[in-house]
Amino acid sequence: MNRSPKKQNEIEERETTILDVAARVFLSDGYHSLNMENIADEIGCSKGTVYGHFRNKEDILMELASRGVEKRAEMFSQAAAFAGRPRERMAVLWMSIELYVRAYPEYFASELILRTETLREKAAPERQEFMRGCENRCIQIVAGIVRDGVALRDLHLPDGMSDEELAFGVWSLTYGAHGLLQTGTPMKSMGVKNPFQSILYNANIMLDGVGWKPLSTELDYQSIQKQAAKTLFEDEVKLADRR
Amino acid sequence: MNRSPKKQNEIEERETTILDVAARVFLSDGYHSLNMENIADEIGCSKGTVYGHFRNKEDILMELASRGVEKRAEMFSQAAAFAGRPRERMAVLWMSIELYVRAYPEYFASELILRTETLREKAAPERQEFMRGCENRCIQIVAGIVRDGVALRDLHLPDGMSDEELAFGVWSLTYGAHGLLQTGTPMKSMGVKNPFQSILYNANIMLDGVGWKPLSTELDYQSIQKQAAKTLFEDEVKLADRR
DNA sequence: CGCCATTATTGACGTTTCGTCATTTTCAGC
DNA sequence: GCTGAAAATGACGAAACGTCAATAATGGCG
Repeated sequence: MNRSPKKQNEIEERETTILDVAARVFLSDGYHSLNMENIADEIGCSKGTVYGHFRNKEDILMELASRGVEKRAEMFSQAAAFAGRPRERMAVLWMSIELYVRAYPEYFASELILRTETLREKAAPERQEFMRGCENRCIQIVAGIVRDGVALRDLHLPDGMSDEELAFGVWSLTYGAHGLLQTGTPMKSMGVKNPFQSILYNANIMLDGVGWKPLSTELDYQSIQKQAAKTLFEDEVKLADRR
Repeated sequence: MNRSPKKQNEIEERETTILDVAARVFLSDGYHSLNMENIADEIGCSKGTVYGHFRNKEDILMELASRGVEKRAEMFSQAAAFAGRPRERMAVLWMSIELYVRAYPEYFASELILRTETLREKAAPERQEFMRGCENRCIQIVAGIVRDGVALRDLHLPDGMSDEELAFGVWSLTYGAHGLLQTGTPMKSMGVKNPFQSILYNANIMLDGVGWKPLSTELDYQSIQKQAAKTLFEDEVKLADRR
């Protein structure tokens, strides 16, 4: 006996429902409020059925995080394909991170909590593997833009520094900043009035630091970013504004 | 009847013991293996006694994190007091972060997991408050160095950017990088062969980006850092090497 | 249709951890 | 030794975990 397409579909749909419910609960009530039994109750099936889809809550979070990183990889690709010089493409990519974090906070929160390795390793190995792949893809896209910039002689890397290493720095800056923001750290009281703005400024500073032309003094990256947001990431802009 | 000094002492000692045990368990076996009952067993007292000291495991982690941030604030102070120009002091401060992360991984791991707000808020409010204070102190020290640099005209902040905003960027870069490293993300396979080195390079790039003199091309910050490590942070260097 | 074989679903169960609190123990001071 | 305050204990109920034998649903087939 085979699984009918109808049944197949039902199962896939349920998986989506589980993830939706989990995302909502996790975002609003946090890690400890997220549990398999509640999810089951809420979608009207039994605990065992939920366990049929995911081995535990970390596994659910890993799936959410994976979808997030996948989505981000997609946004990165679009940003990297922006018509313009490498540094402009990098600027657009930065902006895409902000949009990602604001449009999909449940994904980003999942990513963040899974930074803790002992939580991460509870998820199914395949899911861990998949996640790593997506993360890799993201950093490779960033490194690719750096490579293009170097090839066009728009920037020179310091001696002994690779494309990936600069990409690592760029990534650390934005990731760290958004991570710090995510938590209740009261940036504003610390003198950072507009954190998102601040991140973009700092990112520009960083690229000016390797002399990546056109420098931030020579080109208005902010308006390029605004423009690109509208054309490339209409959906995310809407989502981000709604949150 | 009053508490005798002897008893007082015993209680304080036990608090330390609890933290030691918790730090060890958390670092080696992770969040879920850390629980009040095991701690009690291991130090030979009852669960209730442990609960007398901390309201739950997040509270213990918060205390560990606080001690960490306190320690870091102390290291930052020393770095900031280094005899040299502001940018040299900043370079020393950076190195101190690396030493901190490597010498006290249990503290840093506690900090990281408490980035998740719903975990953080389970700790006692006083502890949360204390932690915030320490974090604030750290960023203020960084901002102070920026301020000195500006005052000496070693750098000019871009229009509309405050000391704290640059400090936020600097902090994000290093924090994000160390956070990414902490997890199993295989940086090496991504082309980042020496991550710690890489962080320092990127940090230099960032300060070059605001034209902070002397530029990294004009002064060998790495040897200043090495030198300072030996004189200012002897203990941490030893600890870091042992890990 | 009715039966079978297979797959999906269920929820009771044993286990673990949580956090509380009534009870017992300890001990300084008299 | 007695006493009363402070400290320590561990039994307890609640909650979540993850499993698995039993039950239900379903598609294929005569």
